[in-house]
Amino acid sequence: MFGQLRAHIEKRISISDEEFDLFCSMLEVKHLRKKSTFARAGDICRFQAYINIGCMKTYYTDTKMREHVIQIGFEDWWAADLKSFITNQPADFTIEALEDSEIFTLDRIAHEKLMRTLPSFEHFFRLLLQRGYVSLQQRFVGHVSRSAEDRYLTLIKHFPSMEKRIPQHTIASYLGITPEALSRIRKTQIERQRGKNS
Amino acid sequence: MFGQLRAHIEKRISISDEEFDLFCSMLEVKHLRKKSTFARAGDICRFQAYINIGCMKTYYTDTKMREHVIQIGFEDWWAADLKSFITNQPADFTIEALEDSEIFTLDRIAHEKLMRTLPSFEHFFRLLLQRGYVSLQQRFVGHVSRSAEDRYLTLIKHFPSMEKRIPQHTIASYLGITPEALSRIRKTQIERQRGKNS
DNA sequence: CGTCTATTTGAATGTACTCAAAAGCGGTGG
DNA sequence: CCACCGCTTTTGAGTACATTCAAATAGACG
Repeated sequence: MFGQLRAHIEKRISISDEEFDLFCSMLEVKHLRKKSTFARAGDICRFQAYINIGCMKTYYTDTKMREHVIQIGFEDWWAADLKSFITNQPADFTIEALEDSEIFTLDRIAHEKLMRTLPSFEHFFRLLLQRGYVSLQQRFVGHVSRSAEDRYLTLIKHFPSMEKRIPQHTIASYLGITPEALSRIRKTQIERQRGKNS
Repeated sequence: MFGQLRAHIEKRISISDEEFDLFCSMLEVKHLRKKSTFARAGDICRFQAYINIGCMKTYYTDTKMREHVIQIGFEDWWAADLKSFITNQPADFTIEALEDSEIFTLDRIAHEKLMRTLPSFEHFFRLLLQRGYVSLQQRFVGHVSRSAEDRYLTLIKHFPSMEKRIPQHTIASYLGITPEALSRIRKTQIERQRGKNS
């Protein structure tokens, strides 16, 4: 059950069976149906979730009721509205399952206790945050310095599973463009493919 | 000398004089002239810098040699190319002083030693990263969900010192637009002001 | 099979961009 | 102290990319 999670953690820190068991005892296993939400904008996000099976999108709904996908997470990723989780304020984001999913959740109290009692887990979460920060920064840089087409190509190259598992309009939103725009980008891509092969 | 830094740290954790002194002994004090760089794209970013006096911009230069300002940091902020700092790979960003500045730098070895020897500093840096991640995420959300004008107004409301201390074309780059576009936004703003007051 | 949603296509629009030039500003040296 | 130079900001004109709105087509699911 927790094998994937254990490997995930041991990629970064060394832990004993006892430590891992203690950590697992703090988790709750939850099953989410496709389209059901794990956290909702406006509510307080009480949990951090490790995605064991499935995938989830984190999105922001703006004042004009447009959805902006901030993150798409697959197996072995974490998902949460971090600001809400750490400050106990209403969340900005909604986190929704894109497939039937299994997640392990850790609530704020347990998270804080973990930080206090197991230093190696504080280390682990710091490393996790570092990686998250760096990826987010690179995503941001991509947005301001590269074209939508470029970002699309990089995305599907880096995460081929995106195209198979994620609806196109969700990918469009993740790229920061409209579904129509993505459809047109793909069309010109396919035309270019044809051009090369003929 | 380290008063501001101590207050900065004690906002998040409690430390003894001895711990703080040990931390300070790991720092190097550096003075940077306006326009000189603290880290350069292509080089390895060996230091994390606490800005004690002055301000610095972190920017990315894309393939078309356009500059994209990723961050602007004032007193009491940190600056680094985190990816380069933690992985020892060439940096993507250049960090340049926008004013004569005084910074305290911490190199990777010292940082790692600090994490190993003083758990409260690992805690501190985790909290710092959390805050950084949340701000970056909010900045990102702003970019994909709000107009350039909106972002500009929020920025100067939130950081009034920007307008006084930072050249307009740098602010434009930070906002993700061209200097011309920002100039036009400001023009319509001023016209709106006039409209209200007459 | 029919309904609902996702994707594609078309046409008109808009926002910010590029390129070019003028105006403004600040610092330096005569 | 003023004239000049370089850099920043403003303004103008034309353009490009993605948007919006609308409609048609395709696909998925019960």
